[in-house]
Amino acid sequence: MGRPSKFDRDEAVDVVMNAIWRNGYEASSVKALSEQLGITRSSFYNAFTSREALFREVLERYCDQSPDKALTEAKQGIAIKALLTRTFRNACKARSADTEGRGCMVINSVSEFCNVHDELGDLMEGVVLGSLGNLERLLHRGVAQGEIDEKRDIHATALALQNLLMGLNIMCKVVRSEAELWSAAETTLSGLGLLEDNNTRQTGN
Amino acid sequence: MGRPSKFDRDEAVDVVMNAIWRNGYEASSVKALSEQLGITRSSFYNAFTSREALFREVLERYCDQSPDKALTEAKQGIAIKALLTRTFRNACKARSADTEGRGCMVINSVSEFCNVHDELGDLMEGVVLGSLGNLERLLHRGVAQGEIDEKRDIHATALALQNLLMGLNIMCKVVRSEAELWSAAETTLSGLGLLEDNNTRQTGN
DNA sequence: ATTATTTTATACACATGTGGACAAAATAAC
DNA sequence: GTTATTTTGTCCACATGTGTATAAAATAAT
Repeated sequence: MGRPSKFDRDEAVDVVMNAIWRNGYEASSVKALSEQLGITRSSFYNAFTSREALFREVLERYCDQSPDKALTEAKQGIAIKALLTRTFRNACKARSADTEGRGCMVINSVSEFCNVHDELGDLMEGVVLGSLGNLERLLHRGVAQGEIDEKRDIHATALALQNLLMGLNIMCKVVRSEAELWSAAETTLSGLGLLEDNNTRQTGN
Repeated sequence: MGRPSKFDRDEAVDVVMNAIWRNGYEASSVKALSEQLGITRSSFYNAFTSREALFREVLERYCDQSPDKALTEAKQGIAIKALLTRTFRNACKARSADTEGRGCMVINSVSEFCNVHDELGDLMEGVVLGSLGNLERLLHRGVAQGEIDEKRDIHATALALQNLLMGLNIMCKVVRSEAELWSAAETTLSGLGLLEDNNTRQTGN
């Protein structure tokens, strides 16, 4: 019931996600976003309450299609090194495939918000710490599965991996070739003894 | 000759650097910056021509005090691994010492400008590619000095190091402890065989 | 057909932001 | 003391941006 909406709310979230991904949050004013959506600010506020509320929705949408989503959905018993290798490989592919070179929306937002914007800063911090905690959990599983040396410092390794991921997600704005991006990731992963090479299967634990 | 300036131009560049470092470029309007400086926009434009021109000046000032400046000023014959280890160590120290957690102004600006803003995007891209090229040159020197294995893929290693540096400079906005930051860097450097450990001097080339 | 509901449209009252024009003030040199 | 020079201060004419209030339009249910 009620007057039918002029626009598709779901599509709108996608449009806004792509706009913020490219231009950042503050650069995406309610006025500009509304104009892009072909609606009035009145309809915008009615549908999304506030820009900040919409951003939270956009962030969830973004995370749902992020290349590193695979890391949080890893099934029990899966080979960890192979998962890491595959995921970083896909991240390099996805970042370089973006013709607009927008990088990662999470990283862009961390840069924009952390230690600057109260609520959204904490939100982004939570996303990063969540990813870091997840990496640590995965590595522990790797140890339990006998895939990773139990003497290894898991927290330090998780930090190194999180750093690798964040590095790729900002470096990709400048280094646009998939080969070079992967070259950086492969070299680092290999150094960490976490690369699952398809050709030379090395069981160096 | 002429009417004396109300403010210290040099100090002003510092104030603006710190403002942009924290809040970003677009968030630092000419109006806001002028008010912070206690001058009118009129004086602002008179002294700095434009916000963009001032940003270029600010960027130079920033690079002059950046923790990785040591990498571009390395004297001939210096030990490369030790230089890298020391510089990354200092970067971790500097980033965690910033009570405001602003991260790195270059990285923040890469995130804000690259592939979005024509002129400033290219400017930031140049800074990153310059750093990458410099790392590659340093590694070549390391090979020439017999410090680094000549069979090593230097371009890939330089990319991995640049990625490590950029990762630290964004991760530091969330991971605020020096120990954890260094833990990520140390683990990665060690994996790359580029860590110069003070205690266990390992000549693994 | 009336009613309740929801969305849309328009207007208000601001605050912020831009860049330039022009006059006034403060100095150095003559 | 006049002149040339440079910086300030003020005003203009806009464009962009915010959030809210209020009315109008379009539907579903009764």
